[in-house]
Amino acid sequence: MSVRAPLSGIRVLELAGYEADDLMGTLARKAEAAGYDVVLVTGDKDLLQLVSDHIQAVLTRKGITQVDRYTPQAVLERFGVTPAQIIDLKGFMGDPSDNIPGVPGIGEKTAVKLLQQFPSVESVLEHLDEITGTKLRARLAEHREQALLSKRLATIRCDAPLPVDVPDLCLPAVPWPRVREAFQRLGFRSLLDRIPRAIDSAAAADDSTPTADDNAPYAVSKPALPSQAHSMAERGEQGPARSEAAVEVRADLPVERVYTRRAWSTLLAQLTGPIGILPVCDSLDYHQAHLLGVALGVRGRGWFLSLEPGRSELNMGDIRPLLTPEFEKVTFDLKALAVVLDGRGTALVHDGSWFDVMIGSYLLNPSDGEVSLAHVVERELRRTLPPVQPGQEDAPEAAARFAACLPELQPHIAAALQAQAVDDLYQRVELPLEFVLARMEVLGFPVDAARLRQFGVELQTKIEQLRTRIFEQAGSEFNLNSPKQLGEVLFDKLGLPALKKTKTGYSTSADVLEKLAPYHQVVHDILEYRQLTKLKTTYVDALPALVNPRTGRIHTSFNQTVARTGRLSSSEPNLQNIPVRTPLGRRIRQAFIASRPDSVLLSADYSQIELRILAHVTQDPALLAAFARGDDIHAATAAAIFRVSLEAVTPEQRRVAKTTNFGVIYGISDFGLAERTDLSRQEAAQFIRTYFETYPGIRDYIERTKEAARRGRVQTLTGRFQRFSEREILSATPSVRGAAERTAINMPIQGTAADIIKLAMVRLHRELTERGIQCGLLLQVHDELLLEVEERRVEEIARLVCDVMEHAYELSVPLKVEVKVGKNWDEMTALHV
DNA sequence: AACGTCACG
DNA sequence: ACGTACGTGACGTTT
Repeated sequence: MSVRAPLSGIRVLELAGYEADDLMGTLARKAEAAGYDVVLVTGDKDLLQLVSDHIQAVLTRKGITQVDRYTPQAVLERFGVTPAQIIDLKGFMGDPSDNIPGVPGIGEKTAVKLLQQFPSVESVLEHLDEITGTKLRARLAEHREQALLSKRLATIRCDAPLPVDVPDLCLPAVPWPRVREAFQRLGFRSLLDRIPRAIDSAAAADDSTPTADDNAPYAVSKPALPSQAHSMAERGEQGPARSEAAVEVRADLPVERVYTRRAWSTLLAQLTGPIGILPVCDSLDYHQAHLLGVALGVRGRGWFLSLEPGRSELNMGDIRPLLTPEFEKVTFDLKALAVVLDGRGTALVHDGSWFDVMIGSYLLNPSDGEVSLAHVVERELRRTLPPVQPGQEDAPEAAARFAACLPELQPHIAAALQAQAVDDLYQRVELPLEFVLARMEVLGFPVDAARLRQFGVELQTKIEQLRTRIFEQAGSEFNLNSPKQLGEVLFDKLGLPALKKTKTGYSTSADVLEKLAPYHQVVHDILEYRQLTKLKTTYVDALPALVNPRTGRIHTSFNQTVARTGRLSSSEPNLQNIPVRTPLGRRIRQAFIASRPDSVLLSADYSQIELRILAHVTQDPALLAAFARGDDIHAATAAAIFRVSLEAVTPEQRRVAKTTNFGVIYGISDFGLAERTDLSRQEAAQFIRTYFETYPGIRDYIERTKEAARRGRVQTLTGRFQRFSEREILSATPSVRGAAERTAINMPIQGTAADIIKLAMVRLHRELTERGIQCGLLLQVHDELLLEVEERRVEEIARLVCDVMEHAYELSVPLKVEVKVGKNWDEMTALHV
């Protein structure tokens, strides 16, 4: 046991054999018994098991600016179990980050279901015969001990022999003069500034009252009123700060439906200030949806402008005055609004009158993934509204209630964007990009569906031949698509060596099968079968069905708020993973075509953009020099490491250097490099050592970036950032910590590449528009842009695209772009501009 | 719902 | 001693 009291006066408690959780639990229970109301401030969800009428947990969501406060009700709402059942939940579902195994095959949903039926792990195990689902029952029976062990592991001990009592923990007055002196001595200038002046001088001396409030890292406070927060949560009211977890379900906003021109013009004349605006459609799929009307909202009031012919006098022309720069508008998912308005013949333009809460929220919390407006409203305004359900009679009113929240949200988000120094990124890149992406999605990619169908027939024949051959060699028929059944055949029946296991059985992934291929012909056939069925099901069968009958083209959705690094993603269908690496796969690309006899596809891709960014951020002399000379970077790396001239580098040496160069961007390990080359693990380790001696700047960058992550965040050149929780980056579990470190190392590089191509897209769209050229952008595939352009202007446009992309952002090394043109996405020839 | 697998950068 | 390269989306099977 040690108790240290540094200058801050905050006690640090340690006790051998006990985890921090146990000490917090012990103190919380002690304090509760002594009549205190306790607030536990933590990043660790495990602590939720301690929540009671007199113990709340404040969990950090991201960083420390956003927290969730949990009362027993809030735990129940969020997790579907009581605080006491949190340990039972872990008993079933486990916790990989804490090395708690749980029961395989049981995730959150199943665990909650079980615990709603029975109160605890023990109780579930006693009533196994009442569990529906044969497999589930068998799993529980098989892993009963593991479930009980997992529950024990998750249980916080509240009986630590701590030789302190709660009053001992009160904060003494901070000795500010001593703090000031220490900061001065140590040169902590920015910290000096943060000593509040009032406290710094007079107030410090007189205030000797122990203070403890919710801002202290660990705080207890005597209740002014018994269970204030709790009673407020029960009443379901939105109270002051103490009851943040309490929510308010509000459906009482006045919403008026507008059907007549007269009513609309009266309203329009009155509208001032930022106006919340949301589209109301008949479907969730906005490429197919019809716009029924527009929901508008200001603080405390909402409207629905109906555009339904027959019911309403209003048409798109009536809406247009609202879309002019005269009105400041706040929406959530501007691209979706632009797409559905485009469907009614109205193009939105980037004129400075738009604010998108969705994109703002994403820049502030990129790791949250896609969030709904309901989610943001709940988090920022502590308000719960009835959901908008397309097709429901009251969808317009529901949407208007959400629209009315938007003007309230805007200042929150805008201020946070400034505070986090991403307002420029928001204004100059992300917001204008929405208009570009909307155009691209609406335009769609021309696809030759007949060609795909023809290829499908060909594939089907080959697949059937392979099936027959595989079953002959295996001596039995089974479901080839089942990794489980395939594993049994390969490893139990044919006796091949099982090189790797997954958590449910033998691994049959391609890297394993490739190692087994020399043992048995059937393995070759299985690999080929896998390749063919993948191509057929994912592309050849799926894509023709997604051709829009109205346009004859495929309309993907670009997602701007999914990837935590800042990349885009593409879905329904994903057009960013169309095959390219194998000849057979490339036949799918052949079906992506220029739509007219007088047009061609133009592709422009950045050459080695991530390694160029690596050179820039590391400022490594050797790497910078190689790019400055225009060397083949992988050959140059090989030459430096193997100490031979550039010309003497063998293809094998270049291959190893290339793998290492990519590995570095991902946070390389000797194991990983050995796995992907012919090197042994020892050789790989030696190779990596030599690599870092050759490029010492890279080693420094890695250390610097890991340190930044430990301080809470890493960022790209434009200031786009990703946060890291202490829980991951300081985890005592090497694998968890390692994974977080690798993510951190990669993010600034992948993220800067994303920044650069996004910037290029915005500029390109502007340049094309200014020159009166229809923006023919079809796709972005991370380091590549694809356009359909008029053949007679191809050289002009190629020069423009190249110029804009190469100068989108200035680095210490030149950016290089390669341009190709062709009639389809496979057969393209280089164009030198 | 969870998992394994595989397509892309 | 432990696990093993970053970021995505989609499919089929098993539960």
